[in-house]
Amino acid sequence: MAKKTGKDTTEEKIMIAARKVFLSKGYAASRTRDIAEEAGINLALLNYYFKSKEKLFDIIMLENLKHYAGGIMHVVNDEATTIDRKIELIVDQYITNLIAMPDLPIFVLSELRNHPQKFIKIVQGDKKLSDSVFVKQYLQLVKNKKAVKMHPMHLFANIIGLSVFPFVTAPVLKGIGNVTQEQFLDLMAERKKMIPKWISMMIYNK
Amino acid sequence: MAKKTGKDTTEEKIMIAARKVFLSKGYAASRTRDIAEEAGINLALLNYYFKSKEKLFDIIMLENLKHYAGGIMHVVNDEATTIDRKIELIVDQYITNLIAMPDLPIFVLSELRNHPQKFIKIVQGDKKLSDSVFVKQYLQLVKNKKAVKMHPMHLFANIIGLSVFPFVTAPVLKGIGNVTQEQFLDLMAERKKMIPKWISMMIYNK
DNA sequence: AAAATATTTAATCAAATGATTAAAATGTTT
DNA sequence: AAACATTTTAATCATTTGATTAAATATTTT
Repeated sequence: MAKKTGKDTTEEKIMIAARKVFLSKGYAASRTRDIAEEAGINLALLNYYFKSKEKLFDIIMLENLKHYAGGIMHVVNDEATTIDRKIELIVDQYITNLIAMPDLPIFVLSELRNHPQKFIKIVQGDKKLSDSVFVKQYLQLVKNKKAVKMHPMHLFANIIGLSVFPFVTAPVLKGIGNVTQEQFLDLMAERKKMIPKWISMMIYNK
Repeated sequence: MAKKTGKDTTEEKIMIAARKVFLSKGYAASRTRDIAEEAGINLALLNYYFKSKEKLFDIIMLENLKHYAGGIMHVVNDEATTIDRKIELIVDQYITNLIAMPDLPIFVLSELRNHPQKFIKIVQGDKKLSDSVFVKQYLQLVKNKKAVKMHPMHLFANIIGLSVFPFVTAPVLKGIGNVTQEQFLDLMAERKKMIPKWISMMIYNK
């Protein structure tokens, strides 16, 4: 008889259910019973495997934070790629990920509000963006009069914001903009090419 | 003896407390007891005046939605102002409001996820953006070869996103960007002038 | 001032919720 | 298969939480 591994495990069934429930409702509105039911397991097993709702949540949150922030850090700090290419890669990766997980940003951002202390360590674990290769490259361009001078935070806010914001506000955009889900996804795919051009205009002023 | 009016009223004390508590924690994480304590009143008074937590929440949410979306609709549909001026006005109004109420967007957006049905009527009450004066003016520019052609949703997403997103993600930006609260506010004020220029570049391709 | 009405309080309810326990079932090792 | 360990279940706890009630207090009306 085959040994249970991977997704057959009770533990993994709980994780999958927890991802779904926490992601869609947030910590406070999620009930351990919701997760147990979604996983098709007895409620007590949740505590048996994960001790508490909070511990389970922390695991899921850490996973998601890595997923949300981790993917781009190596791009940001790669010495070999130009700043223009970095922007293309970051935007592409964000939008591709978000099409697959559209409710990730609201989840992360709203939990970040509710438990800021929980994220400080994790966020601070990453190298500060202010001394990343990306910023170094940008400041070099400014020095050489190739780029418009602005605080690098504007750059990050714009790159991430233009990529992420439409997903955060998707229901509104669809509602007031007369856009179907399918059209929405097409528009998001379009943005993969448009955003780098827009950012280029901002940086190079042309 | 002076009659109680305005902010002296128990009802208004509860409203003020509810705004604060709901805004900072969201519906699910807010306890009616938190609100009562914050207001300095007996818990039963909350139900005496507002019947239920949900009814109180609906009032606060409606208030905030109007505050968040209502302010710009008359600008968007004003025939007399140019599209460039509209953009300046919208960005200025958003950022000014958000500096005063920085946690409004996360609140609205995360509750929008949790109770989408509650917003549909309110949002649909507004005229669709797709047949606003703003869009009409933009399409006219495109027709006259003055503006780059794109789906108007990109325009809205960009204007609102560039204005709002930094506030939604402020803790992250401050954390990873080495920016103090004071610097953050200065940068946001800067954006009032920068965003309209960036949007102009996108529209006019220069 | 007395009566009527409105507001406030303390106590309590019922349901929901996170967690635990003891026993049963299942799986593994010897 | 017996002994041991792991996993699962049903029942139950203890708190928390939204809400209600009846009595007390304050305010307004007559």
